[in-house]
Amino acid sequence: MSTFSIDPSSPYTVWGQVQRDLRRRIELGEFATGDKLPSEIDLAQEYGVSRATVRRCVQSLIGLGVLQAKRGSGTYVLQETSASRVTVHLQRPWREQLLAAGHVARSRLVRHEPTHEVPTDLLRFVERDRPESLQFGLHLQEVDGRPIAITESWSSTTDDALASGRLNRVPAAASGIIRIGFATLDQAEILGTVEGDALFETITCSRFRETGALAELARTLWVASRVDFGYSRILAAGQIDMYELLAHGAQPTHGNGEGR
Amino acid sequence: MSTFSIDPSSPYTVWGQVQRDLRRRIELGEFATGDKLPSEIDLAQEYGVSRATVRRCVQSLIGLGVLQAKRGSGTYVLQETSASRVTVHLQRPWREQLLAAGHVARSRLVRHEPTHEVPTDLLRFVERDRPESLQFGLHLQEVDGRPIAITESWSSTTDDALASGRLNRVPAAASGIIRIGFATLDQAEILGTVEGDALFETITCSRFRETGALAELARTLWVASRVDFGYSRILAAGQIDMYELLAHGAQPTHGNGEGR
DNA sequence: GAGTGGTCTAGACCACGCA
DNA sequence: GCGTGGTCTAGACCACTCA
Repeated sequence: MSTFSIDPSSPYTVWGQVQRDLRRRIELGEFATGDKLPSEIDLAQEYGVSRATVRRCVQSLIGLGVLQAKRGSGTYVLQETSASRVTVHLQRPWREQLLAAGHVARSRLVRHEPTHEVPTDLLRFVERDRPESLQFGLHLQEVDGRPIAITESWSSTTDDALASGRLNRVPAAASGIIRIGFATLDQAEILGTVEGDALFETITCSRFRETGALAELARTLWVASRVDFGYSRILAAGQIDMYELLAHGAQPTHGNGEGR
Repeated sequence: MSTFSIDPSSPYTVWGQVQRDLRRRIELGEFATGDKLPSEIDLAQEYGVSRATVRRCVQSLIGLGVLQAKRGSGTYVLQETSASRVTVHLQRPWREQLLAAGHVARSRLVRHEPTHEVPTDLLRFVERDRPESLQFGLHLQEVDGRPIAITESWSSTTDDALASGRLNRVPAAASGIIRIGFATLDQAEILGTVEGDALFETITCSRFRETGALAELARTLWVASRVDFGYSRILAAGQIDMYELLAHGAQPTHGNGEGR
């Protein structure tokens, strides 16, 4: 039992105080990895706050990958091991990295259409050649049996690489963008998360070096609580210092230091 | 007045339906950029839902950078112009890019301490040399007068670059990581956002190439609704295809296509 | 001082899991 | 069938902005 109590006169919000205390209890081992947390109603009673307040704090810890909710069952403390969070280097084919690091990385074709228009909001990324119609594929990406991302791709290749799921060939030049997104209901169901959960959205446009023609346009939505991205900065002309943490196999854990 | 009404039997959540309709109305010009939205109470009455539901949807649009809330005043539609969202290429010094793109990019020193321990949760990033004590600096990064990020840095340099705010020298090798975070109360106040708002957390570790010694360890927290990151993938040995959208000056807008 | 967004409460119903 | 998380409601109080 914790001696912690909410200070309503604190400049911190109530849910922030509860979150901080919950993290502390998890870090101190009161709730070990894999353990089931008390129910939201019990936590609300324990802290003397409403369930909505407990919920807000639990949701933020889920977003950080500390907790995992299972509807109808309970909320569980996630393992801090490799399974809970993977690191993907942006500048290399991501599946190769994970396989090399000992993960089981699968790409499962969910839908495939031989021709498909590029959605209008992605057209700005392929301004040079206004593709008419490309092969469309929708892939679910799983790491160690856990859904981690959805990829929509529009590909100009005529081979069967797309249909067979071998998406990780390196075509040529590739450039991309990362932004934030939030899961729709459909996306949440596929990814095993909840509507409104934070997602990383990466949009990658790759071209064949010889012709400059579009090879593939892909949009991938990553569950933000399950992935970190690594990158390297250019040093001198053409020199890259590969992300060393990957080589060391270090797995970053959660938290900003501030406890949030 | 919209003829839209909530369908409670829809598989979509109520707040998802409201959000979709609000986006539609904004895109159709009913609420132009800079316009003030009806108050949350009015929207709740109009849609026939509770204020909490309206709020959840408005918050998600704020998170995507579509809306901006001003306490005591109202909620406003953000311009889709350069001011609302900036693109930062991860592999280059970010301020130089923004200045080159015509932005006003300032780095303001908020706090500075001549010696400061590296926080324990960052030690894993500098495993090679276990730094004793480094110069600490806390910077607020502003673009076009708008706060966009906070940088905490631990620097081994003895010059006064840190104190003078010139943090964007390129030291040597640099590698980094991106993950998701959520604003604490303090961070939210500095950044002009709200507690729990989504942040990108980038941790960058740079070293001097000659010695491999630590040059600087920095953690930057970016307001996710105000920034996109660009990156390029390695092609052949040492070759980089610079992110073309930056050169074109294209400014990506919001949305995942799915309308969320 | 009226109106606004930010936070919190108390209660309700549902779909799902699991024994 | 009970307990759980997921969603939504109705109402309250506060700090803040602005006329």
